[in-house]
Amino acid sequence: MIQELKDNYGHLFEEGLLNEINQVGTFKEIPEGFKMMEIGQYVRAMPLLVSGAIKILREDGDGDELLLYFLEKGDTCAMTLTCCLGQTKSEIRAIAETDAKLIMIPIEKMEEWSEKYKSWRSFVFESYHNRLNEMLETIDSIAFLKMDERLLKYLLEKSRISNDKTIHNTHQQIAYELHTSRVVVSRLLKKLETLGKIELHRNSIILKDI
Amino acid sequence: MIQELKDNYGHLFEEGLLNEINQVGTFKEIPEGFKMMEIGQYVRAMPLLVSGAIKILREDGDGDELLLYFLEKGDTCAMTLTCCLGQTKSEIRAIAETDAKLIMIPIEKMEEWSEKYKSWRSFVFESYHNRLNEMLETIDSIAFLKMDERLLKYLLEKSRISNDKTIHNTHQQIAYELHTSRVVVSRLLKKLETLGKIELHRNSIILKDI
DNA sequence: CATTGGCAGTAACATTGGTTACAGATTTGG
DNA sequence: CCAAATCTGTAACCAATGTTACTGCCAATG
Repeated sequence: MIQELKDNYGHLFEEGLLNEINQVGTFKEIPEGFKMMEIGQYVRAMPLLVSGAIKILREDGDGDELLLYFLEKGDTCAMTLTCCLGQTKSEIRAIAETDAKLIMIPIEKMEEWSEKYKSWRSFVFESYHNRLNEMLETIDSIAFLKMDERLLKYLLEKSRISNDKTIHNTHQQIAYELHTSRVVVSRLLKKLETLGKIELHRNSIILKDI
Repeated sequence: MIQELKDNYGHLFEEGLLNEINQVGTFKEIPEGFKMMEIGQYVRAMPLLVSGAIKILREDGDGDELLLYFLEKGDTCAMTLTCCLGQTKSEIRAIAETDAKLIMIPIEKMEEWSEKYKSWRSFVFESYHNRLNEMLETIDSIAFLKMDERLLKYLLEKSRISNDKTIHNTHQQIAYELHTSRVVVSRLLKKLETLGKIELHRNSIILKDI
């Protein structure tokens, strides 16, 4: 494990902390689609993402979903942080967007390291900061953008995350994550294709000219 | 100052920390409508709210506003926290919703107290936690509710914050904060009045039967 | 290779919310 | 007290999005 830890967090954490993480952290590999966290569930450990991407989703009472943001390498789940500390239930769902590797930290260490290591405090604060900004981004999108702009933004983000010009998704899946209907997504995608921005295939969309 | 500090934070912070706050914090009273923070501005101090309410607003490039949430007594501004630590610009606007009193903490103390006082760490983490949850609430409203439900929720929140069944606002102001148009607000308010939920007057709305 | 199920395209329609325009009421300021 | 500004109500219309329904296409499977 020490190698992936060094590669991703070596520049962030001091030596002592890296050693502690190495000792108490457990390495974990999860496959694409794996549900890491469900709404209402309690959290027992804090994940440090070393590779891959995790999507964070919100759901209302009627089962309507909405994609909030993605976590990437070097990120941790701020929601989990607060859940750990407050012993509250998760407000969100987390699903592996790609295959991913992580290091799980037992929650008892959270408080201990916060006192002991400045770099840990900085990391935690920084994580919160990033997550709040991601949430603002999300709010901007929902509140200020039209569905076609949101869709395009979504496709670009998806492509960036997976480092692939081709997005492997059905229209229905996209509709869930944007909280709209399949028909609307099909309609707007067709318009984007007409504009030459994308190419549509069964189960996949290729980004062009962007 | 010591009295308002004790009343609001006495149960949260240990004695030593309270003393330090008392020494380095400066007391401040601000009137309703006072703009405490503008988008793009740098942050020099961290506010602890001891009375009143602050509204936090987001704006897009075209000047369209959106109310994110309110801060109340005992709260602090998590956005400010991250700005202090990261030395980044504010992403939001903060305006006093009512007359308010606060204690301003110089940002240098942030890191120092985070190391020294467990209760300070807890407070900061808790603040982040609360703010993330407020943001989730906001996202839920925008994403999952129709405008009439959002409007009603807004009125209730507004009433709760000011502890007053009467909301002193024009339809135009409400429209700004919900990011819609005056005509739409008037239309929906009229519907709510017909349903017997509110009573409309010039410059004010009275909540009934809720 | 025939059947089944999932996926995408499209039309027709309904609903929500945004826009424009104007009128009447009330307040404010000179 | 009069003129101007502000606030609200309302109608008519438009644009964006959501819904229903049906079609053909493709892929997997026995």
